[in-house]
Amino acid sequence: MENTKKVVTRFAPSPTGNLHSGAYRTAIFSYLYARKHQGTFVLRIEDTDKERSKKEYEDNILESLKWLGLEYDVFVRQSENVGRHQAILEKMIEDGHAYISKEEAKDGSGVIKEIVRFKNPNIDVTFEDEIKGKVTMNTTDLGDFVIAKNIREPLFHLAVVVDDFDAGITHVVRGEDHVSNTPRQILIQRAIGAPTPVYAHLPLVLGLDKQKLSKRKGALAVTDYRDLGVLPEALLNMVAMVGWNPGTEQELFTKEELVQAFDLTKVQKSPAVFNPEKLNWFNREYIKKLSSEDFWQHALAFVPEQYQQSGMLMKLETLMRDRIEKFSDIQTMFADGEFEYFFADPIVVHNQLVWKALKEDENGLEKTKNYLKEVVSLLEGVADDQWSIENLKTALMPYADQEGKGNVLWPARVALSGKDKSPDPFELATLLGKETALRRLKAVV
RNA sequence: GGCCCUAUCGUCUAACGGUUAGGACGCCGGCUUUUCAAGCCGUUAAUCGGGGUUCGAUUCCCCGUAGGGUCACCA
Repeated sequence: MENTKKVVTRFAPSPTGNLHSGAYRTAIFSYLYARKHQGTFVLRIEDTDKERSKKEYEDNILESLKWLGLEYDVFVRQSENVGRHQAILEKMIEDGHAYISKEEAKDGSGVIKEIVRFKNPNIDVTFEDEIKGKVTMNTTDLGDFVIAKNIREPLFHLAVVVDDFDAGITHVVRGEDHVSNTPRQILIQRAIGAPTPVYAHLPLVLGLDKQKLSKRKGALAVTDYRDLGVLPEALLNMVAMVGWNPGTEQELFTKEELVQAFDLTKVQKSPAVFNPEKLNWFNREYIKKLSSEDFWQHALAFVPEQYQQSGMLMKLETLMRDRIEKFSDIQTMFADGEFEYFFADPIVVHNQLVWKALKEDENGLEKTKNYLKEVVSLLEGVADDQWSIENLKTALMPYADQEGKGNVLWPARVALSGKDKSPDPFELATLLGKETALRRLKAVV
């Protein structure tokens, strides 16, 4: 009976900040589990804290889930259920499971309020956790904990239990920080006749400093990664592998493959450090797979406006693909002048032209000039329609081998780029075109 | 401090009690017909400590130690 029940999971963030830290990992695991079992994935915005909840954060959560590809089947705001909460509260009071307590407000204002407390039976509560195994806690020191600010304003524990009950949640996947909340929620379930769902408490995600990720520590929101030019499939893949692994050596997973492979019981029990380097690696892997069209769709936003229409830009695709780990790197590279020489002739410093082996030679500059002259004449011999990397190599390499590759190739490359570091001269000359390449070479000579 | 959880390379991790403790990222080195990037190959690197149980513990038990979570009229 229990086994045949349809799986319903939920992700229940409070809209008090952007979706970040380990929170989206919880969303991912909840989602994967639901999909894996052909179940339902519920998104519930827990907005009962009116002071801290903000619409913009709710928007950010929605945006983030959409970007990651975590589509939900049911959407609900907790605030819509206050009627239900109140009804349950009244029933609990009637049944003696809760009572109204007149107490002075904790804010020191001296106001007497009618808060609702749960009548704690003070017993041991044991629950089975999919990840942690059996957990037992004594609830005595919890006292008669507060479950509502007043009959109309339910608090977290009451709201969660009632909403999970009403939504038919079968599996509660949430962060480890909720483990100690579980016994009191089970107590409430028993009081209102709700079944206890299966729990799966995920170990925390830590930063490089081994501390819990937090906004203050610079933990990035999902939308921050998006804005940095990280691909959603890369983030999804990366985060899914933090604290979980399929037990095989496969690392690259599509969302569908993750759904197939996912298994709560293989989730790690100990906290895991989120390693940004590994995310970069994932992102590079996914950038490699992008079609040319998709590549530019992501890349263009990071190209300075004056170059966006340039015919040269499109030729730089492979170069960029090999050199970036996230798309915003393109912006940085332009800012650092790493692509400038593709769009304008560089200023070449003569000393820079001399290969290191000739630096000590007093005739080094003169020799280099002669090498370049020969390069020019060899390249002029390559027909316009034969101007390709392969043909340029064929034309130049015998001479370079004869005179010393560095002696010839280094100055040729510097003449074309004006840089100590750049792609090789064959690739450069090909990208620049015969006319531009020869113009630059001659200018230097 | 009480309660709860955890402990394998720097990081993410694999290993039905028997493996030269495996893989990945990073680092480092080499090769890729000049530099850089990419690519390929390779090296370095771990079972927290102490007791048990066992013919044999990374694996099971206990104690320490360390780390984390939580103890709201937040969620």
